[in-house]
Amino acid sequence: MVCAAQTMCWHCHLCVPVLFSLLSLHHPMNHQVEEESFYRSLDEETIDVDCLLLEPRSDQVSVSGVWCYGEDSLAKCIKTENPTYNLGGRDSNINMEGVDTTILNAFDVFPHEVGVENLLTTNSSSCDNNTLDIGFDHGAFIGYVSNEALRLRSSQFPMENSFGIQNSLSENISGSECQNYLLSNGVFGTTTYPSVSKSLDRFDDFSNSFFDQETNQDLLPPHFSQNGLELTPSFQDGHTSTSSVEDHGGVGAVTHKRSRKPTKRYIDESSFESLQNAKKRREASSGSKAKLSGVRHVKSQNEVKPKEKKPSTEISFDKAIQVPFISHVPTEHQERNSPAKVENRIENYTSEPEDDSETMLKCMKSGNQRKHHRAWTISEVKKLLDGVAHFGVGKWTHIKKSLFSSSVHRTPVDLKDKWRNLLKASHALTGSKIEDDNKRNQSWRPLPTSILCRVRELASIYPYPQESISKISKSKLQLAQHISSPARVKSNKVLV
DNA sequence: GTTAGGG
DNA sequence: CCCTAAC
Repeated sequence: MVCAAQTMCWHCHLCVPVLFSLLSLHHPMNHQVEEESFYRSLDEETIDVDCLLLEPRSDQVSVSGVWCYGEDSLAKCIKTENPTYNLGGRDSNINMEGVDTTILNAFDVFPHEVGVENLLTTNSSSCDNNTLDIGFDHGAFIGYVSNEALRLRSSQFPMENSFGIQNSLSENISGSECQNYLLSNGVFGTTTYPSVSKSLDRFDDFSNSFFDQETNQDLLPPHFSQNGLELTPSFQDGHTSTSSVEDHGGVGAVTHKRSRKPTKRYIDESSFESLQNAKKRREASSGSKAKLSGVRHVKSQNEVKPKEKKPSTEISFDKAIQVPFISHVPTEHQERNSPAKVENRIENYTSEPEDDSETMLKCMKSGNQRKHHRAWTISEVKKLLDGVAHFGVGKWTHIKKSLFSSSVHRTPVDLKDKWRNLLKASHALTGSKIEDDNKRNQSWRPLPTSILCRVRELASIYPYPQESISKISKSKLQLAQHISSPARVKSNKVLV
């Protein structure tokens, strides 16, 4: 079932020789390898297919080459109407010329400013079952299956479909911010047949790349392609295939993923109406809190105004970017970095460099953006514990002022939240079963047990207000019970 | 303004 | 980390 290195699997097209080491995939069906016809088709065409045999060496190029298959092969694919598509939105440099429209069913967007030159294309009518997975050593990855193929196969194979061009070379691509990868509104690419899914395990990174590590959310909002791209009318109007996947209902996994509810932030950013509604809600719920709602109201207005100024195309492009990637563009964020900021970051218990990742915060434009997540370092945790030990639980402003005065980004609320999380973690450590479960589900980084033990000690000394109240009430109840039943009091005394 | 707690 | 209620 494994293609030989010199063999081209005609149906799955996975055995491009140079990529064989990466993709030893084979179509699950026991079809004959049409090696001969493949090479014949290549010979008949004048297109240089050297790229098929060459491993891309340039770090600057993630996709460069021609993969063409189908009985009608290259000419038909390349010569198709020669439309021009601008797929990357306003700032995109990507123009695809002469790309078969079928591929645009799958390609909604490409890595930002990544050269996509001679694109894989296919004639879907002749390639009823095709999967082409191309993995570069640097991580550029294309998967594609035609909609036609999906229609034919979706009823036969439970498939997990996703289409991705993933570029792991963000640091190597000049000017690339790797904004987003692509697509999708029922368009997809990688078809993982049951028998090949194992081989695709190597590309976990690719699939993971579709999720924001922080928010654990799909980077691809459901209506990403519709709102986020600038497409020529011929594409938007002429192809209904973008809905074909969902229409045929063959890809539950994909539809499930893509139908995920957008985050609140996404909604807020993408929908002017929701902004208005939010304002209304806030106003409606303001009640006696007029002052608070007033503040929010101003915030909302600040949010809205820039949107109004934007041209529609820009808005659509912005909509497409839910979570911008790290950009090392210098920003004004230094405002939050006081010069005197001397923070001990030696003891990072995370690999997060803390290279002032607030760059990320500011690259997300101004306005009411969420504060960038900054992982707590061990030194910070220790400081917090010291503060709790010194001032007690709940004296967050004291702790902040005395111990975190240099940490501008740590507010008293942050300290409180961290303490709460530490309590959770320390409690989780107590029970062995819980501990196991947490190890499985542990999304947070492991804390040293010494710290957790200290947290528990402090928690016992300075119980959280709620807990103290509950404990007090419980103890009072117990006392009451004991009082009500003298026998138990006696026994209690004996025990004590 | 500060804190607790839900999300 | 945000938001809001409560103080």
